[in-house]
Amino acid sequence: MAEGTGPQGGQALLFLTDEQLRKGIEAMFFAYRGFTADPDRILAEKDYGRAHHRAIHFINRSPGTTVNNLLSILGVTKQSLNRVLRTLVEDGLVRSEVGREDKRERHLFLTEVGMALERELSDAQRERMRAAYRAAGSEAVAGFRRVLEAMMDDNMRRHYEALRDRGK
Amino acid sequence: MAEGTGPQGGQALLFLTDEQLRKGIEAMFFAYRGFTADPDRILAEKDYGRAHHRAIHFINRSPGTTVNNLLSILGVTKQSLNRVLRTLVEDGLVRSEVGREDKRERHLFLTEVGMALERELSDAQRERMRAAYRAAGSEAVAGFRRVLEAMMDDNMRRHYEALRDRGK
DNA sequence: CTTGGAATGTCAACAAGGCTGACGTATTCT
DNA sequence: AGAATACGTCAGCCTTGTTGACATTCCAAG
Repeated sequence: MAEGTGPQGGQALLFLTDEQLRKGIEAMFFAYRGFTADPDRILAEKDYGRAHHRAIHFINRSPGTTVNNLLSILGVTKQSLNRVLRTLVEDGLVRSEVGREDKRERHLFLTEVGMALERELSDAQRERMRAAYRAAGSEAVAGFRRVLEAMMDDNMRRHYEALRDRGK
Repeated sequence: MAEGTGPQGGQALLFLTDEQLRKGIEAMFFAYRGFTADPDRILAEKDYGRAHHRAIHFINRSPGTTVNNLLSILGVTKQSLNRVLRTLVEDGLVRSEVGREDKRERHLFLTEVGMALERELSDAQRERMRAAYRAAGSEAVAGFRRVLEAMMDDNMRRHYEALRDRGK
């Protein structure tokens, strides 16, 4: 509404009408549902939730990460994370190891069982992503990533890029 | 892991390595946080949550929609939606009107107050989206949308497209 | 006109997963 | 020695999802 200025709106080259933006917003909403649907189904069977998935994902991604680092990535309180982490350790999916240099820290690792679940979850999620990528084509994939990266908060982008660098 | 087959992996043209896919997954995760961050801040001040935002968004998008239709879009139970809807009606943001043809149905509309909040929320969200689009460029935008659309469940894509058609 | 089913609302109870606040303990830093 | 850090934990609260049961209203078919 604040922009019905027509083709001379300044961003006309990008077709940035409110309508375009709204479609982008709705696309994010509906797509995110698809994005989480497969893992959610798997998790529900095993009495875990998305919070467990997130912890497992990032521990797998950065084996030996500390609790504090995980907190910062996930953006939740330590009480909230601890509840999840405790069940994962109790169930033998995650191993928590006292730090060598700094014994206050706990370093987190997936056990074999944890890795198996991680694989099951990420296989499902990757399959969805792969299908979407294929359907959209390689140019689309690059654009997809660029827009998402631009949408992140600076703080989150830091974490995202730190993980990137780690990738082979 | 099931794919370390190198450049001859079949999808090599799309660079569909597990690593690429994982980055896409993480990009979705971190970007979605940014996507909801601004509305969340506004909502918190007013003692509403994301559930209220979603209801407001889709009522605004399809004025006069029925409860059942909204349920199907949002994918929650009627009890869950009803709790949210009730507070919105009580607070005078949403008006619920008995159907003319079928008096069992309720048609939902935003009041002036409701529209004001909707505008505040969507302004913030569009601003974020606009910035991301601008930073990424117009080609990226098209790809972004294509990948997201391919990621949706069929059922959700139906709703998404029904909303599209309605757009100006 | 009666009756079945659809659309809606509502009550109750529960769970996951956020949050705050307070406190304890071990360890490290200054 | 004392302050700060990393972590865990207890208690309690909120939102938003769930299931199950039940009432009401209304349409449509018999």
